[in-house]
Amino acid sequence: MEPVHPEFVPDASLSREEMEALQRDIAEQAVFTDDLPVDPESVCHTRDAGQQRLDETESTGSDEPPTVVGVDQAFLDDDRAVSALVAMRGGEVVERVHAVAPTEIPYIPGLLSFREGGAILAGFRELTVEPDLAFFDGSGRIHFREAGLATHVGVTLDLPSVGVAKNLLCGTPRAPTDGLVEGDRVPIESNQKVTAPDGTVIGYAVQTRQYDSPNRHVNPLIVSAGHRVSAETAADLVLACSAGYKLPEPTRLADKYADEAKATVT
DNA sequence: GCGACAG
DNA sequence: ATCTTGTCGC
Repeated sequence: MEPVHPEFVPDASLSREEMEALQRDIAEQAVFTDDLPVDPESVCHTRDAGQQRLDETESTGSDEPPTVVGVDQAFLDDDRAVSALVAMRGGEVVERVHAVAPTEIPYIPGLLSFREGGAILAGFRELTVEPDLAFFDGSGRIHFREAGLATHVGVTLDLPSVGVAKNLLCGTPRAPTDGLVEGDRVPIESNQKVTAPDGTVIGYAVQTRQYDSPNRHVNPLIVSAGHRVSAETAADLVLACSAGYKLPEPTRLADKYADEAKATVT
């Protein structure tokens, strides 16, 4: 698929000020409320043949499960990134594509999409299936200007998106995020470093997996809305797509595929 | 000057 | 993100 908003395609040649200005424009276009064709309850559930046939018989139109894409990146060297996309439908992988693109700028907190966005959009250009939702590795609305990687790419493609990060970029957890039980979530509120009004819930710390004994423990994922999804639904979707691992399946498989693709490319 | 930060 | 074997604990 191609960008719906070419003017938002990340341009690494912009000055830092211009990049930040673009992020403010993107945040204005971003929709942080639900506007997606995906039901959190049945997103990643595999349906048996009997159920599939029953559904097709009872409805007039096509009601196949939504297509969810997991996106992740790996690096070949300091100036080339590999983006890996794994598309899933009804709990099964339906397509895997990858693309290589130059990383024109170094990693700068808050400007990640300008470093990795090019490779990601190149990956989407290779994608054949029509995605209904995408999970990105990084933040969405949990960002200084409410335009993290997931929001930037989501708005550019006008694709419902969710940001799944392993660490908190900014914002303040409303309560301690340790010692959570699987399924738990703690709101992340905006503070003075975020453009949103103080106290706005910009995301959630989501415990997708946890050990039961007091020794080892798993840190929660930091989930935020990318585009056309609310913070609550973003958390629901991540939990719904998690299957015994810390990362939701689409992301976990994209992670693995990124390494495979990296080993393949020269 | 202090603080501080996705991948 | 990346460099990387063994190893601690379920």
